[in-house]
Amino acid sequence: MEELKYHYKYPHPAVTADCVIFGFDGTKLNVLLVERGIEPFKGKWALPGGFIWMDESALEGAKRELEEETGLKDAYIRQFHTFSEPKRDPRERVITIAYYALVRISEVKGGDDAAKAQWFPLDQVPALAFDHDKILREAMTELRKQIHFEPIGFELLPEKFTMKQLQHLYEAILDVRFDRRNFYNKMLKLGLLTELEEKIKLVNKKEAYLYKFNRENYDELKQKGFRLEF
Amino acid sequence: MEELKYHYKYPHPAVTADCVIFGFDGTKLNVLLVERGIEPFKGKWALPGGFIWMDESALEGAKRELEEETGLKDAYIRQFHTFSEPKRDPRERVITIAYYALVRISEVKGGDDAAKAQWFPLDQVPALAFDHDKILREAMTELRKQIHFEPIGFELLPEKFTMKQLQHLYEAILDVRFDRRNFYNKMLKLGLLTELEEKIKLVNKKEAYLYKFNRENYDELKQKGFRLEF
DNA sequence: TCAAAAGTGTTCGCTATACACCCATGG
DNA sequence: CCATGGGTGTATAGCGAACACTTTTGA
Repeated sequence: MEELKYHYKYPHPAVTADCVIFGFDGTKLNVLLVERGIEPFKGKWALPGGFIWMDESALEGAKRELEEETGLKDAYIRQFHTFSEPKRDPRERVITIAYYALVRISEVKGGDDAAKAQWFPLDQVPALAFDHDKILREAMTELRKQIHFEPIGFELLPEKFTMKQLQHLYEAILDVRFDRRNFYNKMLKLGLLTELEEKIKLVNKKEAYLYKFNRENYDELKQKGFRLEF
Repeated sequence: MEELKYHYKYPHPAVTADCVIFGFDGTKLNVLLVERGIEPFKGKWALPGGFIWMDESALEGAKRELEEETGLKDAYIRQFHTFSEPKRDPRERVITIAYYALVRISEVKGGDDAAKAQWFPLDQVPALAFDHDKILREAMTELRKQIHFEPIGFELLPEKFTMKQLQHLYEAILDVRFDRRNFYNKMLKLGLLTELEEKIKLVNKKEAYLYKFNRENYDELKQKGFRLEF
């Protein structure tokens, strides 16, 4: 018999912070899932997450989960919705505060966690435990909205990247195609990119300019309130 | 001594659903606040809200609170953020799932609640209990974002309204001024409005057309994905 | 007759979009 | 020399922004 040593006058739900971790493989948007080692849904894939501690905020809990799975401390992370249907966990009532994080796949180390984690392209995600399918769908919707207000894509690319990579990323997130020249022009005019001296030599191709994200310009622009139109 | 009859193996936070209820008085955006009758923060103004029941979702809880304060069952309501700092309530750990609701002030009846409720223009809101100032500010930020994706303003106006009223509402929410002719043209071109036969005679003024919101057109537009630019 | 607000249409500038040719590289 | 992809500029259309005069009404 387990010891039930926390007592309340009224019933309290358990609260978790779960993390939809997005990465970009150069072509497709991927999400990091973990295989559940225990019931319920043992053997099913699920979003990384766990109960929050009583002395940490949900954000801190989500960051803790993120670091456990990826080794990353400072990734972009953002709360997007809280899921509270009474029966969403068969054991007891669990409320989940959901975050999405954007990381560079190349920087992700295997987690401390015993649970095995794996990247899945968004169009090859298996059926997930609990209501995590729904959480993942909602995360994508929010990501697509957010991209109009913040240049979040840069969090998913290496520090230096080509314009083509950036275009592919935006196309993957928004599921559209852009004209190459128009995309180049729009991005350069925005002033969020710094063109580097270096070029990169691509396989069997002409060499391409490298860019990096110009955070100073971004902060300035954000003050004035800007929007990315697509 | 109170009876502590709910027992858990791990500590659980309490969870509330709080509601930022916005109304429009024709000139300014207002928010409905209730005066706290008990400690902590007794006598301070606060957002309506309360603990969620174990058999209802947070949304149901928020709607229940909304109805208690306003008598309204079907208002526009939307979750926008969950607040989880460990010390935000001095009594015990409380996590708050926050919603904002848009209502017509004229349809609001006095609440069932003993607590007295009062409308405050946004620029005359007193210091609030707990971290409710922060919650209110965040609600405004979200409302301003959301207005680009949904014609939420219509929820705040009477069923029939003049173009000038609509303009005043948008100006109040976004805190900008629009050119009257451009605003008229843009709104009419969008196709979200139905012009009515009736006109309304204004005090000491020329009579003005009345419009109502065309929900069929809106649903159609929404399918295709539209954005309101301002 | 005056003040206040409503109705209405045009012009201009900018931005989004569509689109084609040349160059460098490696095989 | 050919295939692949990178780099670059222009022309057009549509939209947003600026803007003025007339009409109605009641005081």
